[in-house]
Amino acid sequence: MIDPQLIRNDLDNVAQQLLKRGFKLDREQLIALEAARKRVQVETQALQSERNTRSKLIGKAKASGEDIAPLLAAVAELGDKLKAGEAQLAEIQSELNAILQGVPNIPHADVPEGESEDDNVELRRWGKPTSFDFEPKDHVDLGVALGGMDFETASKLTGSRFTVMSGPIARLHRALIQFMLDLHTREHGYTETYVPYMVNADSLRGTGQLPKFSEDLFKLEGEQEYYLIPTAEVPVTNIVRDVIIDADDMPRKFVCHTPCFRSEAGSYGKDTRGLIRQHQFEKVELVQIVKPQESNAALESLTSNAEQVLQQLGLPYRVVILCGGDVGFSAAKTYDLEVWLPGQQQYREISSCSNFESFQARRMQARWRNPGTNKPELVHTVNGSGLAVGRTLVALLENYQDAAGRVHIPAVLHPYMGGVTVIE
RNA sequence: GGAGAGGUGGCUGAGUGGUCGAAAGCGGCGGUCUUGAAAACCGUUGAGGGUUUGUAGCCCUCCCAGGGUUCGAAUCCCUGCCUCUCCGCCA
Repeated sequence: MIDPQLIRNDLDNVAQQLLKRGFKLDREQLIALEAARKRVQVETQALQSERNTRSKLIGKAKASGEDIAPLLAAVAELGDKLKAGEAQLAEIQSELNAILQGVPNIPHADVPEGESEDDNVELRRWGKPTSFDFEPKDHVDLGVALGGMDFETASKLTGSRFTVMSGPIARLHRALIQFMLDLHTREHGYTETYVPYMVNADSLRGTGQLPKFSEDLFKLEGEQEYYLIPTAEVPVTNIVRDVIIDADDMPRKFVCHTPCFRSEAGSYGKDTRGLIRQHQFEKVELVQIVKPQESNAALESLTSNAEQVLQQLGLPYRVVILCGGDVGFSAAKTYDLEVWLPGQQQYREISSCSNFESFQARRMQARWRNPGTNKPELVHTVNGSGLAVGRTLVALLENYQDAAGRVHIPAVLHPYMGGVTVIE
């Protein structure tokens, strides 16, 4: 959520900045609602104050044995007025809140103009697109031929957009997870974390998936209103929901491997082949909870932590900054890491690293105690994939294939592969 | 799944209809003392929101959450959630 004070005091400027991402703020509606809120809130609080003072007088009178009947008569009609005022205020505030919950974050000044992913700006490249002296296969042909990937059986078990993996490819998939966790905990100072894979609606509201994007989520049947997590970002970031963190405990850096579940509603024709877009995939997620003045630097370091995975695996990639039209609802600024996929002859997203500034923190009431003011203030949250495991597997298979259809395992993964260096 | 107990400020814990945002202790912060520290002593110490030029003042809300009773609720009633103990079951 953006700061409601900005809506009150700087509405035109906020509306202007949101246009960068193609979001039109209904200013007339907000001005009217805000005026009503102020009027009703001031009135209602005055009534509450009056009730309080009168009730105290009644208490005192009763204690000293006076007749309280006239005092009671004087407050008689106060109750109804007060109830009406409170109800009206609650209604206005929930209406206002519903609107604010649906307003996206204000884009950071660095975010380039643009409407779609075509307008994202490439910042740098690492490595060169892998060249072959034969026609490279895509990961589906490789995986199926190697006997390690079975999409038909998965669709029998469940449906489309799932996979069954087996043998050395399943092991490689697991090896990637171990490698990433080890790298981020040993080299980058993150704390390994294990979390629930189902969360409640409060958590999803906290990170911004609800109320607007429920169609992207899998909701569980049953008495509890639980959802499967679409990313570890949700449970991990919500660790600090309703917490005031000591300044000494900042920054907090979490690394967490989880499966992720996404309904992929609205992407029916997209990436129907292979592992790229599944309803269930594994991800190693990096989350940092930082002081506001440190979030920009944190985004840079977190991004480079994710880049390290690609570099150590020897996978060519580029970094783009998302334009206003493509940056996600909750993010102020996002870098995407895109890995080179020979099977598609293009760069594809493998990690998305974002600074949410105080947007999620405000929804979560996640704060730290600023020693300067000694007051609780909102933290900033930063997160990114380090990396999406399924897509990393795709990239490895496609970039490390040879003419015979074998896949050579990069050296950093050898310790995790139990002696296997080639999958054939 | 069955039976019981309970959820109060950073922590322990008192409070069963009014003067309670809440005793007391611990912890934290500031000070006195001290060469310095400890001890002792004194003071201070929750969060959210409104109004406002205001980190001033005034006001509102919050004692798990949501409803209700009442002039007045931490305290009474209902519902939900969570925790603990015992029994059963179980990876």
